Amino acid sequence: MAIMQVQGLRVFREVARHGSITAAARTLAYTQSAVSRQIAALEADVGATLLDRAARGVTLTEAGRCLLDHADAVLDRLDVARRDIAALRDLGAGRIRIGAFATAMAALVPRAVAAFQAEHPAVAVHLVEGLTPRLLERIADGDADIAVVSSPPDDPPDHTRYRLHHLLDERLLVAVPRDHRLARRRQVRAAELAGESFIAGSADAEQTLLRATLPAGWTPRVDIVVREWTGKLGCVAAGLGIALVPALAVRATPADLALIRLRDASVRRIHAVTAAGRTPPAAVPALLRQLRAAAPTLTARR
Amino acid sequence: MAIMQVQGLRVFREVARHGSITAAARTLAYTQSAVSRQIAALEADVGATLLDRAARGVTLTEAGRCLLDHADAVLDRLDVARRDIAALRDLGAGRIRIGAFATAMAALVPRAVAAFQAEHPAVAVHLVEGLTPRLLERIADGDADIAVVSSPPDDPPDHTRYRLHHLLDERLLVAVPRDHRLARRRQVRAAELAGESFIAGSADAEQTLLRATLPAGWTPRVDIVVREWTGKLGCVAAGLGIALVPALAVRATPADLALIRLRDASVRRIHAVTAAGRTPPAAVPALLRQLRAAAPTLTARR
DNA sequence: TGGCTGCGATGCGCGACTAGCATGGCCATC
DNA sequence: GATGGCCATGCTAGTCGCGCATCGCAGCCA
Repeated sequence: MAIMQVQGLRVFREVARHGSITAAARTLAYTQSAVSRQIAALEADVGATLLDRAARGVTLTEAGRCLLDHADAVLDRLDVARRDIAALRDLGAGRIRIGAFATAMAALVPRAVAAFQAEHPAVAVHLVEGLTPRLLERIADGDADIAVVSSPPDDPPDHTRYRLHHLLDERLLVAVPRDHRLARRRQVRAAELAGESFIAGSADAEQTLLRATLPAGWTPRVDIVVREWTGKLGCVAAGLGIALVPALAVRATPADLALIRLRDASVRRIHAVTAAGRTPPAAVPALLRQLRAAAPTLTARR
Repeated sequence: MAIMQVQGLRVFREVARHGSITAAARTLAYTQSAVSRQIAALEADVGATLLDRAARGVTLTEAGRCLLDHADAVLDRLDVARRDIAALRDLGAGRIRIGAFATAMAALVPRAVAAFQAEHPAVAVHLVEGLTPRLLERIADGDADIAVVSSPPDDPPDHTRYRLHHLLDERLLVAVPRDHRLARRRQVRAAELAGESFIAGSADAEQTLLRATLPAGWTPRVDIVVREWTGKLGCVAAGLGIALVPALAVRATPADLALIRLRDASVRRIHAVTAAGRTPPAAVPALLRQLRAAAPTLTARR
C-alpha cells in the first residue's frame, strides 16, 4: 500500500484551497487527470472519501477536513525541517564546540572566534580549555567539533583518527631583563642558557618545554615558581631570572624586558584537529578559516 | 526535484534507530542497496550530509539529528492522521447533526439516538428541532447531516437535491372520550367527524392535517385551542371535544380516552433526508439503521 | 601480513508507477 | 436543446525505484 505520499498531501491541500481539482492542477502545473488520480490514490490510502464531487468543483467531506488539518501540519513541518537544515548549512543556526589548550586561549582562539562570530552571529560557540590528550579524546568521542592542540613535530596526533589542519609552528621565546647579557640578541641557542636561573610556571613545566632540545642530563635550574604570566614576567623584569615564554602567550611585548627567540628549541606544532570519519558541522570550516587567518599575526616577530 | 518522500523519512528514521543501513533494510524488508539509495536521495534533497559512514554502521551528523526530530514529528503526525480518519470511519469519533420536526422528537428520534449512542458512544450527537422546510435548508446548506421530516405523499422533498430514506407513513389518529359514540370503532372516515368540535394545537394546525383529505369547503369546527399534548388530551378525556393526534406523538395510549385510526386521512410520509451530492459522515448510515429499527415500533397499533 | 568478514556504494536491468492525452459522463446555465 | 465547465478513466510512454550482483573499504584474526 502506498504510504501517504507527501506529494499527495501537497496536491490535496491545493485542491482544498481552490475547491477545484482543475484549478489546483493549474497552479501545480499538472494536468487535471494527474490531480484527480492523486486524490483518488490518497482516498484509497486513508480509506475514506475526502472530497464531494459536484458540478462546480469539489467540497471537503468530514474526513477531508480532518485530513486537511493534519496535512497542513505535516507540510508546514517539512518546510521547517528544510529551513532548519538549510540554516545549519548556511550557518544561520547551529553550534560549534571548540577545545583548545591553555596558551591557544590567550590570543589565537579568541581572535578567531571573535571574527567567526562577527561573520556568523547565529551560531552558538562553546569553548573548552584542556590539555591536548583530553582534547583529542573529546574529538574522538564526538564531544567537541574542533580542537586546537599542540604536539611535538615528531609525535603528531594519529592522522587515521584525526584530521589535522596545521596552523603554525610555535616558537619558544626567552624573556630576559633589559640589562641581561643576551638582551640585544635576536636569537639564542638553548645551550647558552645553561647556568641561568629559570622562573617557572610550575616545578617541571619548563623541563617539558626544553626536554626535546637540551642535551640529555642537563636540567635547567629553577629557583622561583610563579604561576601567572604577569608575575613571572614581573620577576624577569626585576632581574630575578629568565623565563621561557611560548610565542602564543605573548600578546604584546612588555616594555621592560626583552623576548629572544630560542633558536634550537623544539617547536611545538599547533594543529586544529577534527574527527576523521565524521562530517563536521558547517561552522567548522568557517572557524578553521578564521584560525588560519589569525595564526600568522601571532608568529610574526616584532 | 523530489519533494521529501515520506518513505524516505521512514527509512531514515529506521536507519537512525538502528545505526546501520543494513539492519534498517532488514527490518523494512528492503535490500541494503534500496535503503542506501533512499538515504542518498534524501541527502540530495535536503542538501546536507545526514549520516557519517563508518566501517561499523553509520552515525547521524548534526543535520541528521536535526532532520530526525522533524521526521519523527512528521511521521507521528501522519499516523495520527490515519488513526483519526479511521476513527471517523469506524465511528470511534466524529459528530452527527440531526434535525427533526417536533413530533418526531417525541419518540422516534430519541429512541433511535439512544440506540445509536449505546452502539457508538464516541460520536457526538447534535439535535435540532425545526419545521420541515427549515430542516431541508439546513441539509442543503450542509448545516445538518440528516433530518427527519414529514411531507405529504404527493409533495416529497426534491429527490435531486436530497436522498430520501422512507421511514414510515404516519397515520392520523382521532382521540375521543371513552364514552364517545365512536369510542369502540377501530377506524373512522374523516367525513364522520363532521360536526364534531375539535380541540386544536393551534388555530389552523388541524386544518393543515385534514386539508388534503376532507371535502373541499368543509372546515372542522375548532372551539378550543390548547398548545400542549397533555392538555389537549386532557380536554378530550373531559369530553370537551375530539382531537387529531399524529401517531408519532403517541408514546402510550392514555387510559381515559380512545385513539381511533382516521382511515382516509392523508398520511404524512416520514423520511430521513440527507444531502444528495454529499458524502455523509460515517455516523449517518448507522443512525439511519436505528431510525429504521425504531420506526415500526411506533406504527404498530395497540 | 594476508585472508576474512561486515558494511556501504554503485552499475545494470526490469517492473511498477505516474503523468499526459484524449474521451466520456454529469450537471448547470443560457 | 446546445454549450461549457468539471471530474473520472482507458491507454500509452517515460521515469523511478527496487533487486541483483559487485566493488571498495576498514577492522579483525590467525
